Amino acid sequence: MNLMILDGNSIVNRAFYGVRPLTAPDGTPTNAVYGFLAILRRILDEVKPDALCVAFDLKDPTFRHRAYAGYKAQRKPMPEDLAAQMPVLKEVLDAMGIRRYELSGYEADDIMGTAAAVCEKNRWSCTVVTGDKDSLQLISDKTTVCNVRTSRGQTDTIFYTPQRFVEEYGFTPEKMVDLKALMGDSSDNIPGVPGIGEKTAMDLVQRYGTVEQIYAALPTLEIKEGVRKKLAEGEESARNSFWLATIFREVPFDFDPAENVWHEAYTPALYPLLKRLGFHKFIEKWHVEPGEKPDAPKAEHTALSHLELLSAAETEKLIASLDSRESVAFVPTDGLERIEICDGETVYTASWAGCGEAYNLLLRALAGKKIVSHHVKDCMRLMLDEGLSTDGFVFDTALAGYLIDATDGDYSLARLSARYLGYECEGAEAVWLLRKPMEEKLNELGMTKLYETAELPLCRVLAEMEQAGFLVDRKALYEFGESLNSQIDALQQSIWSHAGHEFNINSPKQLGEVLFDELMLPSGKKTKTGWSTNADVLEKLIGKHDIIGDILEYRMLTKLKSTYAEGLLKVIAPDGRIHTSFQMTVTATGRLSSTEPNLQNIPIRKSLGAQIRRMFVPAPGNMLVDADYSQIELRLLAHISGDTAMQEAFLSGEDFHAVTAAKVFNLPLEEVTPTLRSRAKAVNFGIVYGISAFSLAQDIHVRPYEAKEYMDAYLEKYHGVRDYMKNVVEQAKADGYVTTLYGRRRDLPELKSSNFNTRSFGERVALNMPIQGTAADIIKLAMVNVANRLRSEGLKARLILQVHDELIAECPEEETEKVKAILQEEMEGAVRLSVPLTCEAKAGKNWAEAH
DNA sequence: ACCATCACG
DNA sequence: ACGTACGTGATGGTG
Repeated sequence: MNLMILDGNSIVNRAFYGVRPLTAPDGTPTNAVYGFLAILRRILDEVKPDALCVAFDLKDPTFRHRAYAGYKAQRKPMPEDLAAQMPVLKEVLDAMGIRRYELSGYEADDIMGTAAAVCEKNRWSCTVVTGDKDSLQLISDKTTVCNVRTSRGQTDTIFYTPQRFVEEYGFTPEKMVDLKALMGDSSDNIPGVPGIGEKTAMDLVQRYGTVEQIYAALPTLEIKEGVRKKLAEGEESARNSFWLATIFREVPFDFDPAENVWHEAYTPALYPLLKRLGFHKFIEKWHVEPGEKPDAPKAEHTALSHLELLSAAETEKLIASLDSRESVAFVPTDGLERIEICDGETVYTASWAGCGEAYNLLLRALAGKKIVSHHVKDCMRLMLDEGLSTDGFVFDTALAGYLIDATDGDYSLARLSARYLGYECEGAEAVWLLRKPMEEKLNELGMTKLYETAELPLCRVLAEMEQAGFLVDRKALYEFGESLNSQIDALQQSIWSHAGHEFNINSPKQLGEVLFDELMLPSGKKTKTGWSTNADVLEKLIGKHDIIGDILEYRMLTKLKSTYAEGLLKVIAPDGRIHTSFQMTVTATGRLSSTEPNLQNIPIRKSLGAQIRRMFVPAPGNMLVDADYSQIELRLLAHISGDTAMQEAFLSGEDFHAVTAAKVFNLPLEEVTPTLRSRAKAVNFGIVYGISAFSLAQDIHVRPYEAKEYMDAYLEKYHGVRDYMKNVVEQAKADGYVTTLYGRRRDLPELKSSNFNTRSFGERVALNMPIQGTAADIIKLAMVNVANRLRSEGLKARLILQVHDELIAECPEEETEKVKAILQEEMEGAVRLSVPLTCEAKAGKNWAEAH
């Protein structure tokens, strides 16, 4: 029999910091409870225990406080948002029928230690689940400790058996107390030995064992004299710390594992409780049944009646009644095969099958209304295909959801309704009901203008771009792909003969084995699930073995063949054109993305790959016009940071990277070599991403200290950038989010994380998002303006592609000059910055030529 | 479904 | 001491 006991406080803490802010429909925070339940579910599935309980700390002082005044004296108070969730969590556990243990005077660790001891006596095995390392001392043959970590919503579990622990730490689990006695634990206010850190403490315990043993042999230990001195001076602290760190395993309470036997049978209280919290996912996944109580919220909103239109007469009646309606909610399914309409009173379902000829009339009548919908761009695409007007769309629930929280990723109506209405509903009804609360939220967050001037108008522009598509020279693309075959075959043979046998070169696993196990190539770097074989690693091995060059070339050619030649051929539509889909609700920064196929990553950097762009062509008699912003992100950095030196560099009209090199390397502009310029360029880009000296060094192949000198010199010369970097991170920490110039927003819960890496990531994002996001805002505005200009000037030209800082239009040859001018004017004129925002437009008979 | 890799800005 | 650049999507391999 197995008992699982959870450390309630530490798990809830992990959950709180690891799960992004989340609220119940009534607005109270729920992320910690949600995360706790997600972790519990995960562990239950892995362990499948017979019995289950949770231990909690109380606020009261414990026996440790009474004995040792400094203990947790300055313990940080629990954040308010977390404290508020503790009673809710306990309520949920009670409703699930899971026992809780909390005892005045003892910590959760002591309760768990005692429970584990009882289990061992009663021939039960025990799994202790916790978010911190304190309980590792409890590991034994019968007791496993499961360490839970969360980052970015992902939960990881490590199950420590004695063997696993020894592998990782190099000593047996009971010596965990000795380790902590030496190194201390700031979060628990265990002082340890002053001056001894984790590394030294690990080494001491590994080599000499317990605190007792270390002090018994102190004069003879083979350690640095400084360490010996620190140990001698800190002996009393070490002994006090040992006592504080020891889990007390004889807590006086009656614990019987058999009383905690648990099945997944819930009390009737659970359903309404999960409903109140908005945890629909758990209700579904855990098959929680409503019990006797009817579901109040569901009942409340059934005020809208539903009607399926099954005749032309009914349809015509609806069309007539629409006259008196100003706006309607509209949700198509299956293309335009079936639609749902909500006028605020009734939800209508209509289809070709049910309405007959009147269906067309209905669609036309709808097109004249103000329409609220979900994923408006996609609706417009359907309407354009039917030759219907797209002028009516006034609100998009998905787009609103995205602007409100760009990192959520789920903008389904089920999710949005749960979040903004407090219950789940679907279709046109959900869209109708969501409009008001979402409009209010957008307004509250200051994004109404961005929504109305950029995002919503862009829907039409993108729908037309998707519909237009990009013409491809199918024959040339096919031949290009075929032309790669012989070389790929030759490389495959060569690689196999170098290896001495055949293997799948496309398998990183097999390739890694060949290179690093069989051919014994040096410094097989980086491992996670095996050897790393990426281009960075391989490039360092060039010259060590002829196989390396072959592999790099093989990789390049097979990429071109599979992703670009074959991949693109598969998606050429009957009209000979490729119609990508632009995603408006995907990226965290406000950029678009492109799928099926992705036309935003067509090769250009290497000459062979760039050939692909020759196959993207205008229709006969037409031209391609390509315009791209020059260094828009760095110009935005200059503008947003207010750095005058950087602004002057752009105003001077000189080569910005060269000017930067001159500053960083303290040279006259004329003496900047191409190498220095490219290094400065790397620093420029690195700064925008919040790079470290280490990574810059990797990128430009210099030593880290040298990279650090470059960065220091850079921030010295551009000290406004240094101030900006500091301020933007501070502000983000205070606010919990960052914004672009136009108010687009990204929440940054990572900045609150106790995990160094997570927090550092948050800091880099805080630096980067305002810049990348503002650039995205600007090109979106430019696209709307370009499309308006092309239309108002009566041109046949149309936009066909956007690649983040680049717009591509196709136009009749005679419009070329006009279109070039319009693109340049509208792109440059989309915003006035403190530096010029320049844009270069070129025309050509294929994409490579126009760029 | 997830990882590793590589294509782009 | 940590672990090491922001944002994407498609592909092939693997379990």
